[in-house]
Amino acid sequence: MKTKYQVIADEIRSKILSNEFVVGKVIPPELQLQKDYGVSRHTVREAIALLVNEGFLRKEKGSGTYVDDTYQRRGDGVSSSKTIGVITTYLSDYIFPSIIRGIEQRLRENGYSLLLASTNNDVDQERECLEQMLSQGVSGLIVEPTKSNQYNPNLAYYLSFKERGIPVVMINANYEELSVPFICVNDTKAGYLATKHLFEQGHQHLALITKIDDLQGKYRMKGFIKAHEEMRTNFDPKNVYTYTTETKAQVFQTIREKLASDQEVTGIVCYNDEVAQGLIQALADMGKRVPEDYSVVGNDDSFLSTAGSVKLTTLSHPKEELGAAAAEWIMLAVQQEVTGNKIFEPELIIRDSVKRI
Amino acid sequence: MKTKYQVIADEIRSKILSNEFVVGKVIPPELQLQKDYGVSRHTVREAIALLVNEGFLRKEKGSGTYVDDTYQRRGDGVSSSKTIGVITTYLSDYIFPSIIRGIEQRLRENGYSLLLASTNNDVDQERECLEQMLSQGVSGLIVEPTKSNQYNPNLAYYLSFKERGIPVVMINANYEELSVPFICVNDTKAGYLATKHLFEQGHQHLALITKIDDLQGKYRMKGFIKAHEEMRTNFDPKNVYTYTTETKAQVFQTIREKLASDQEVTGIVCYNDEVAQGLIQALADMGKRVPEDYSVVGNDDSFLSTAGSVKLTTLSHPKEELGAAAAEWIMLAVQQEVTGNKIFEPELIIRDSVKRI
DNA sequence: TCCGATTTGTTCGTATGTATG
DNA sequence: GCATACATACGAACAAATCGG
Repeated sequence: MKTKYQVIADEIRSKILSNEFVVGKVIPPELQLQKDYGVSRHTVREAIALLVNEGFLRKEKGSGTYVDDTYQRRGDGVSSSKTIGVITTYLSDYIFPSIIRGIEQRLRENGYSLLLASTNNDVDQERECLEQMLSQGVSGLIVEPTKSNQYNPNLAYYLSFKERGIPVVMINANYEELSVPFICVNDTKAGYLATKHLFEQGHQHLALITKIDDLQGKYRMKGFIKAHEEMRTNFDPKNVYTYTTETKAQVFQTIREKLASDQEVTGIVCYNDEVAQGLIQALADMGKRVPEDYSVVGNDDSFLSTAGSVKLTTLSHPKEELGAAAAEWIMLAVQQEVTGNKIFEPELIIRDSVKRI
Repeated sequence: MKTKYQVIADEIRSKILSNEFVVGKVIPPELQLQKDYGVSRHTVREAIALLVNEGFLRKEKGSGTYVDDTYQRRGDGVSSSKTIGVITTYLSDYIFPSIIRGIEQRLRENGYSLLLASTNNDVDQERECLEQMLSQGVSGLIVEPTKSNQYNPNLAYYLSFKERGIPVVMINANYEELSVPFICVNDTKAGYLATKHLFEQGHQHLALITKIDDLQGKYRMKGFIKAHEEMRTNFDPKNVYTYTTETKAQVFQTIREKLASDQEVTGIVCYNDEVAQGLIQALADMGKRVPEDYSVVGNDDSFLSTAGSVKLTTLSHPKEELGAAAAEWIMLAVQQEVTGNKIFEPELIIRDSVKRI
């Protein structure tokens, strides 16, 4: 269990790292903090003592307690520490290991180190990661946004990086509220190509399963809609099944019920290969086969697309290449100003999960 | 004017330096000092806190306050950087993402950062990684050895860590020349259980495919041999197919040729699930099926064991748990001396790749 | 220049929790 | 189980430095 003074110290540290307590300025006096946190002065002083020891604060008798402006450049003989922080949503799942591999390889080739952390697509954990990166003093940051399609409470931290002149690049998605450069796949096009392919194979009524808490899911849906418009076909919004990180487990149950009572839908566009394989499994449980009964398109060309019993028709994803591009971008950015985004174009990879009708 | 606690601190420091308080021994308890100097306990504690901060004293709850025997060598205040280095052979492949995930999760929970690098099972790259870790000043190191069954030219680097008092722990394997603690799976037992299972299912003549440049492969072979001895069965050394990182691509060709001319072998123990699935594919190419024509046992219970068309009978591997154990070991070791290894016992997981005959 | 309000520094006292041997 | 020793937390008082008016 954390002690009171540790909790208070953590809070103050957070406020420093998110720039609520500005570098070089005083923080509220002990008496004030005592009231704020409802503890004795002694406890406040212990919390402050801890942060002074860590180098975040500096005290001046008679004047106040200040945010120390020297904590960022520590071990400064190696000031060009050549450490790049990487924050992704997941580490071990799906295509992320490949992306990280691409980043690591390219960074090490150039003498940079990689400081790694993951958020599990949870904003609280993202905050922890960002604090860690700030207090470690990385010279650049590669981030895959957490829940990029929802309001993000950690934007202040990203601004902290900007103020400290630490370059940040986003991969796979970006926070639209921030004007941070990003490197990603053209997800709208991916959704569009998947949908168009099903139309071209003679499918008339399509469904979509997409993730809605990140931007990638939103863009892939956009491509799905765009293809419908281009074909001058109306699509039934009821055939769009959305899920979030938290409701992922239930989506297959939902879609299974819907498909059982719907005889029109023959093709299903999936957010990614993982969902596609999950769907194929769910369909198998109700006695339906792919591609005989339903045609399915995945996305990301992950190992899952060829691992299961049905080889998936899917869309390419650069993975290692995207990681390497992010690494190159950030290494350039620590030396000079860099602007502009990089967008990879996906391509259709035809395998066995779509039937011509 | 000097404060009371400064005066007391000075006195205690003198007594340490004049050996009145002997290095490694306890000093009088707070209550005693309180009486000796005629001050409150709080004041005594402040004096002690000062000396702890200077590195002269070390406190142990419930036991006493000791004269720290390490106060002579410091100056690297950055040593409290709370960064742990992790070097693995691979990043994106197979079970490594899960191991790394286990490490990362546990480290971050405790406020540690993870500096990541990979060697691609190449000793030159391993050297680069080790240099990087040394110059970054990590406070602990978790390493998966590169080519642990061959002479390693980087042992000097590992000794450097030891000299600098930076703890190192190995995972999955270890360098037998170094007496470094390790955390791994009982690979001999894994090989033994796999082999024994095939015998128990009525198979008489078995083959083994194993990797020979790392210790895991050697130990798994040891288990294979042990099972034969226990069954009082001679095995034909020709039925042991070995490969290294560099010759991995050709091993399937070799074994295919051998099996075509050998009618006795019915069961094959594989180094891991990846090899097992590769073998199943290679057998399929020559018109043979698993488990109908050949029985196959994998290892590591990776995602590959259930991803392919044949669900593999394999052996369990702790993965995340092993990573978490390594993280916990190293976090403890940066604070105090730790010795001893941790060995996980594998268990047989029966699926569909072995037929009873 | 001085004063008084503010803020941190030092010191005392007391109570309860928790790990160790 | 018990005594010992350190850990956390509350409350109170006065000292010393700073800063604005």
